[in-house]
Amino acid sequence: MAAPKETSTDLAAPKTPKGGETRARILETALDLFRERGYEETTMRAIAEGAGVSLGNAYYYFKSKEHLIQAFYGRTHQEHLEASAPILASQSAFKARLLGVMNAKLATIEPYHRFAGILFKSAADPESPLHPFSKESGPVRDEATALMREVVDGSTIKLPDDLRAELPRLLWLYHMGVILFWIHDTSPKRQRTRKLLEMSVELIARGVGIAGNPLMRPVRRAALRMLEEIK
Amino acid sequence: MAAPKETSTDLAAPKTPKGGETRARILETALDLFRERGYEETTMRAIAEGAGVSLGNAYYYFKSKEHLIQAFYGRTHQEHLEASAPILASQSAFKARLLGVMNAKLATIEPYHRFAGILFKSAADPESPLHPFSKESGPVRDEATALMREVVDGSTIKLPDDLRAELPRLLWLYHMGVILFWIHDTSPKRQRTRKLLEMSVELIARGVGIAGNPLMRPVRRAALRMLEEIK
DNA sequence: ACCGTTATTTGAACACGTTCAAATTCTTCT
DNA sequence: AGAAGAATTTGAACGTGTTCAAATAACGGT
Repeated sequence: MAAPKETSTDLAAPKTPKGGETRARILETALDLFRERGYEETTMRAIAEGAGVSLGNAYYYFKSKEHLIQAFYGRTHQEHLEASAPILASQSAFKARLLGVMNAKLATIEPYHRFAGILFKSAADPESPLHPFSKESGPVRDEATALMREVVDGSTIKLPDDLRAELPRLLWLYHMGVILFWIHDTSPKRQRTRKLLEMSVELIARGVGIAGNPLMRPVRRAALRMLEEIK
Repeated sequence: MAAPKETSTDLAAPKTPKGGETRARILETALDLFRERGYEETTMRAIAEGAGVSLGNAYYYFKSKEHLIQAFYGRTHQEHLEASAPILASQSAFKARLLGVMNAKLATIEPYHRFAGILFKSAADPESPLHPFSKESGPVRDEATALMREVVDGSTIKLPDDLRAELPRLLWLYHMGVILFWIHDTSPKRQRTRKLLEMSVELIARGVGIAGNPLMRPVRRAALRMLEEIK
């Protein structure tokens, strides 16, 4: 397993072994507290104290409280990649691959359900470094899209080339939508999200099949042209 | 035109004429400042000062800074309703009605583009009173969905009943998506959003047509069943 | 081993959102 | 008109995220 290199999005990279340790300690403490108490309830002072550093020191490594979330983002993505690997290695059907990868995602983030809301809180704030389309989120977003490309291209599904090229981005969007739903899902064991996943993956598979039909070509072209427009 | 009754979502309803004036003054000042400087840059103290009241007084009428947004939400929705009326009265084609209503929406919120980001910032925070699925947003959401139902039912489009029943909710979701895009759109005159609107409305019309095809019945049923599941 | 430079760490300060008990004003009833 | 009660308004206080100048520690070259 490759060293779980932190994403490049965190601003103050430590330039000394000791600095690295301090930084890791802060992040670890923060994620623990977030998991236990939630985001709003966790104060920067508590994080600093828990990590055994001064308040200002925490800000030396993380530009803001939000940037701690960014780090969390990168970390769970890494875990998701690792959890997805066996599925992608063993499954060849598109539906199974997509379902497996999505389930892996939910399993990865489940421990953080209480505080995950905040992760997307800034999704629509163009000023925030956090929103999924921001430059700072770029690397993680690209990797996540690449994962979806792997889901598609590693499968046995037959697809017109234009759709094949664009589908990963669409699946990434879909995956964001599912997470949005998951955040609001308080049913036991996230049953509702599981149900949604099951049904939506089935629908996507069917929809993709239909979209591949030659009769659909004009519509498909129009849709893809629109996606091109807004990229 | 009915009195532009404020939505019921703001907690401290004034019980005296004078109270009503104060409340209105605060809201007016807040929206002005939001428009001029943006949300984060506007402080509650500045709002209070601008409205000529004390800081605590502002909190007597608005439970929090976020609740001022809720009020904004209700207000622009009212304006949108009014701007939509002539379109709904004059157009009968589904496409024209949808496009008209969506354009009206964008025109209504355009002055607030700078600060609208914040409006959706809490879209994914289940704790926030602001997110579109919250109880406090319920009334506005229902009214907006009703508007979409009016778009559909007042048009000449032919639709299977099951789809007709669900389509308004889908269009509401679509409308949220467009706004999300609009928030991030910094192109001159929001050209990119306009382009997206044009193309997406066209696609929706086509898609709805296709979905109505008898051959699509099984897929449509599956899709609607899923929507039922997650309602 | 020393010194300049760079990296890290500190603690105090600031501005902001929010709360609340107390003061004031308004309304209503007699 | 006056008193009791309700609605409104105030201002000070608290806790939070964030900033920053200054102090300390680590490093690299000589």
